[in-house]
Amino acid sequence: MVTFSEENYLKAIYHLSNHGSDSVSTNAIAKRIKTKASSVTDMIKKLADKDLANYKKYQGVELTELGRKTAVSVIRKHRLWEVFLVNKLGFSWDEVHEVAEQLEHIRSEKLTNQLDAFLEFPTVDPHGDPIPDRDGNFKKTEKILLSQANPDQTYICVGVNDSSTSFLKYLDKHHITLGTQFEVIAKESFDESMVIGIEDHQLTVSKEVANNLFVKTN
Amino acid sequence: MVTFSEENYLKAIYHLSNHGSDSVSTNAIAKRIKTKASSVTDMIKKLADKDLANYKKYQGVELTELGRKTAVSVIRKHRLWEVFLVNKLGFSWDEVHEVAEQLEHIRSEKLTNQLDAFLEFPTVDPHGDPIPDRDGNFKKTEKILLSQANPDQTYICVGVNDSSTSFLKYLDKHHITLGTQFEVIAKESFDESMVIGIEDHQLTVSKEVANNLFVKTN
DNA sequence: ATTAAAATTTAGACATGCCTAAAAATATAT
DNA sequence: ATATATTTTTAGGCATGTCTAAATTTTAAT
Repeated sequence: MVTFSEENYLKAIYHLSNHGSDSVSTNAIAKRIKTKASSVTDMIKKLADKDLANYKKYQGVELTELGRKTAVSVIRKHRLWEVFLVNKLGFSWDEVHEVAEQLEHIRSEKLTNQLDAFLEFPTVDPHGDPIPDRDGNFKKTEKILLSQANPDQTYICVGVNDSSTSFLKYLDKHHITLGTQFEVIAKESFDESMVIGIEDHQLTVSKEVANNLFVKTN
Repeated sequence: MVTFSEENYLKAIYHLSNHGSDSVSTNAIAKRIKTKASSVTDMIKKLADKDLANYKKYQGVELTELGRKTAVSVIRKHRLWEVFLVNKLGFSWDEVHEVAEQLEHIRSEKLTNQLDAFLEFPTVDPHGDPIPDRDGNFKKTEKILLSQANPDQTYICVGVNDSSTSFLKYLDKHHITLGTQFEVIAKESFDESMVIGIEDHQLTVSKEVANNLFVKTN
């Protein structure tokens, strides 16, 4: 039996370790989970006891295959619920995260798989992140950061990096949402701001914005 | 902040106290929650500290208005999720309870109310129990036990008393489900069994069954 | 009205998951 | 290479929610 808290740690380690392959530091986890390093050490030991992670003192943690699978399952649930909230219940982009954080811990294989079917097997969530299928297989995203995009090309917005409420509100204000098309017009090398053309108007975005918005080529 | 565990106790007390009006004994709660009496005593004190219940040593507990409201809110969520699971995800009658026990604790007013709207404001759950609206108001059920029903009258099945898996499976086997219409043909006073007519055939049900099936007059 | 039985509460323990403060190990700088 | 800073771990404590065993109160019986 994996507890809610353990699931949260597994998820954090997964995200910090580049899909579960690399080793992750105690401090990195503490920062992400907003907890203290000593608490992380405690939990890491429990994960190791349950064969969810490999741990050598002072050397960081690595997920085991079991830990990776468990993390992916939680991520699958999180993203499916996000799709449900947005597509079926009319939640907006910036409201889903907190609720999905709760729903991702509901334990029922049948629930997860029926929900998946009900949503018609979505492959990406409302932030553009891929949803693992029931076997844990991801479709790799070809998304890049807007800051990496080339001038004179057309892109589609597929997600955000930082999903803080303030950033999502910024996007809403400028009518940028999942699926919005735009063209990169120019990149200012001085401050790394970018000019993009959306529909009939132009918009200048700062490097902070460009580093937080994922796009894919059309 | 009310914890999951506290919510479970509030729900139990609510059900045992005839909608929150009467006082409930420690043992009754322990039996329902499948925990020990000493644990119940501990929890009751916490509920009293939070003004969710009134408690006098050795005299049982009573919900406060706040406690009653909180319990009703949990029950509302439980029953809405049951409707969702059956109507949208194709769960059967006997599979929903365990999952709904988890989902009822998800904290989001918006989620609950949007789900309610998505389900088109259902007034009863798949077991025939009424669903409180967002203000906590119930529509009183006029359901009675089959054992109380009169011969030569037509009834509709609206719920079950005992929702154990074995009983629900029995009903499935005999094609009795929510909304099934039938006529009471006879009641045998010797063993209190009843003969009912469903569609084109007759079925004899024992007193145990008749005491577990809720019906309403057509 | 006593006594026996049942219900309830208290006392003390344990697991989980978090914390602070101090110690130990590792990394960095000169 | 040695001192300093940073990271990580340990030690000990706290809240939640559970338990067992013992003490207390209430209820039922004679």
